[in-house]
Amino acid sequence: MRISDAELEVMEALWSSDRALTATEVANRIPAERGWSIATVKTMLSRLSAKGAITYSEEGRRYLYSAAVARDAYVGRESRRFVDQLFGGRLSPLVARLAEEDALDDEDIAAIEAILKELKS
Amino acid sequence: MRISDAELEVMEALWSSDRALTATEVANRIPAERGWSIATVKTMLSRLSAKGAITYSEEGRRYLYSAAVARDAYVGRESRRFVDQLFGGRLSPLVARLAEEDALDDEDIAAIEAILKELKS
DNA sequence: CAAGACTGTTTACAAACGTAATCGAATCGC
DNA sequence: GCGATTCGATTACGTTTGTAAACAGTCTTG
Repeated sequence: MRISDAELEVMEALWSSDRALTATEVANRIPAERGWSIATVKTMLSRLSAKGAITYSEEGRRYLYSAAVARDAYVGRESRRFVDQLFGGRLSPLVARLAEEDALDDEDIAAIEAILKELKS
Repeated sequence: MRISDAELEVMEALWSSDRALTATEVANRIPAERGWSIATVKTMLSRLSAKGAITYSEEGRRYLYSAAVARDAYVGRESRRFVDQLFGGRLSPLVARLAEEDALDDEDIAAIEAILKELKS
């Protein structure tokens, strides 16, 4: 089950909420830069629902939408797919590439080292 | 300039070659699991050419295709986009996520540590 | 009760994608 | 020389994506 870029924006809105949201609430949480009309948000909600990525409960005449897949699970799947596709399943080349692009600051480096240290114990 | 999944397969064929390739040669380098007909490969070559991702030189009545963007450059861009989109531009959460999925083996961990050590110096 | 205001659903439509067949020109084998 | 083969170019066609308008119920409010 694949989630497109535009659909992901809607998922983020749902993931960032601690409760289920109505379509209008979702629309209000979409970054304004997207410049979406409410209709577009509704389309995304329908498609995501058809894909099984979200569910809804009826509250009167409205629906309350919530994510059906956890962000962690989705992000994990996509990460795996990504490193498989471009780095042969190895994370180190990705780290090397981003390091070369100066995409890592000291804080990030320290965080990664901490994770690795934890892993080895 | 975005390269689709299917197109990427063709790019990999070109990147993995030290010289320019004909359409047939590209087709032969596509993993058999894809089960592509030669026609499909030709379509990909046309589209990639239109996108400016590859170039060709005419050799008699045939074309010799080669990548116009380096793999490193492309992969760097996509990596950046990926961590921006799903991890707020930070690499550490990605490492954490893959670590939790046991997607890192000792060798990979050592390689990453080496890269980070190098970075800090 | 009638006129809006809101919902979700259906329909729209162009661009991108995945996969491929067809076509017209060039070339190669005989 | 001429048919078969081989190229790139053109055309095809269903699905997905991005973006949205139209529509049909249901509430609300005057």
